[in-house]
Amino acid sequence: MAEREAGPRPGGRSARVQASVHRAARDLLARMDRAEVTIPLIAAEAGVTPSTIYRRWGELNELLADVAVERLRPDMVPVETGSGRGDLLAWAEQYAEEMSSSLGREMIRDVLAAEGGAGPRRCCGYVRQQITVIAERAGLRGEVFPHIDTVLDRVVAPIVYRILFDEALGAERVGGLVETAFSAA
Amino acid sequence: MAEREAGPRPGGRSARVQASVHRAARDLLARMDRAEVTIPLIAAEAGVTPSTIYRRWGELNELLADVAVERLRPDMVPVETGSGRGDLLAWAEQYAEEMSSSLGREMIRDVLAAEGGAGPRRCCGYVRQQITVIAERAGLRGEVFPHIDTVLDRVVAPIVYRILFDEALGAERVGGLVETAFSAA
DNA sequence: CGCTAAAAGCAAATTCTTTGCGTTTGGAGG
DNA sequence: CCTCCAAACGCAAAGAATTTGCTTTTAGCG
Repeated sequence: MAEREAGPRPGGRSARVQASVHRAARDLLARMDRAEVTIPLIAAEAGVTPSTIYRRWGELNELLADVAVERLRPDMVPVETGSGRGDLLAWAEQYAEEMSSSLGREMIRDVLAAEGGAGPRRCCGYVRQQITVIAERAGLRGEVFPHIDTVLDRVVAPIVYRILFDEALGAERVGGLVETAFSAA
Repeated sequence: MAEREAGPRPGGRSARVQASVHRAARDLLARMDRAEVTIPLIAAEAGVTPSTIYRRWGELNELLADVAVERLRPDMVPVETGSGRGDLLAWAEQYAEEMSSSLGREMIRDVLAAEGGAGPRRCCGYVRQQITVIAERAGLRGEVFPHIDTVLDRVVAPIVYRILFDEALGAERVGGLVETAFSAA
């Protein structure tokens, strides 16, 4: 098994504070503009003092990145369509849609804005996990399926790059990307 | 011809202030940790008052994004190797190397951290420009060359995605990406 | 049942950010 | 060439956020 996500032992005071701060941050992000959210605000909402947050997270970006990474963690297994190609297509379309929403874009930006590459890498790991599930199911059925890294390069990377730097891709374009991944399988 | 980059008429006081603030920001970023750089510091270095910077840029992120976009603007034409494939390979390798440096990564993050999609889009535009130059040269020689969007999806996106979320790709992997772009031409 | 180390609270000191108002400046029109 | 104007800057005070030293609380452990 892996290490704990963040915050020391589960159930302690520390964990409770972290949970309430996370919840407070999510609530505030939901009901006001991102630029209006400050640490003192979150602290008040969470019922802690600002210095607690400053000491634990250092700055707003770190906290928001922490919250965003948690929200980005997939909460369900990829839908099963009967084929690896269909599974990947369904997953990619949903991923593209979620990430290109304004909430999705903000979360990605928050994750990238934090110091150190831990957050982004965790997100990439989540994606890998999901694709691995799909690939293993396909393997069990005896299908050919592209390597994880091929899927990352050909499907995930273009989706994310366009969201961040250009214009989000529509479902047709995403479908095209999935095809090119399989053409390399 | 296009519009002016930023700041009103060239040569005015406004332009001078912008130039000195940009230079001050670059200097400070070069000699101290990014997290230590503040608006009052930049203002002092540039010889203006902080309020000038606050009024013009609003917050540190916007200013740093502005500076980063400017530094990301290509200052030379892609090297000519004799073939479109060679040109693209040379360009992609250099691009990957520049962007995966710690300075490059910080600039990308700064650009993404600013509000509004103007900065990222401009960066994407710069990339498009460079690739267009290569593509047109190839066209003049009668070569086949992939569409710009194919190059973005297959070459640029993976390079940038890996830098941001995973591990920067080495030169061999970049070469492989260029090959896949041509296999779709 | 105390002890202890880690974490939180509190509050003062510092630093950053915002804002109102007066001054400067570059350019347009007379 | 001169005058006027709007935009941009400087200054300084008010308001927020951040940092920090010290005290208090708390969960886990012997």
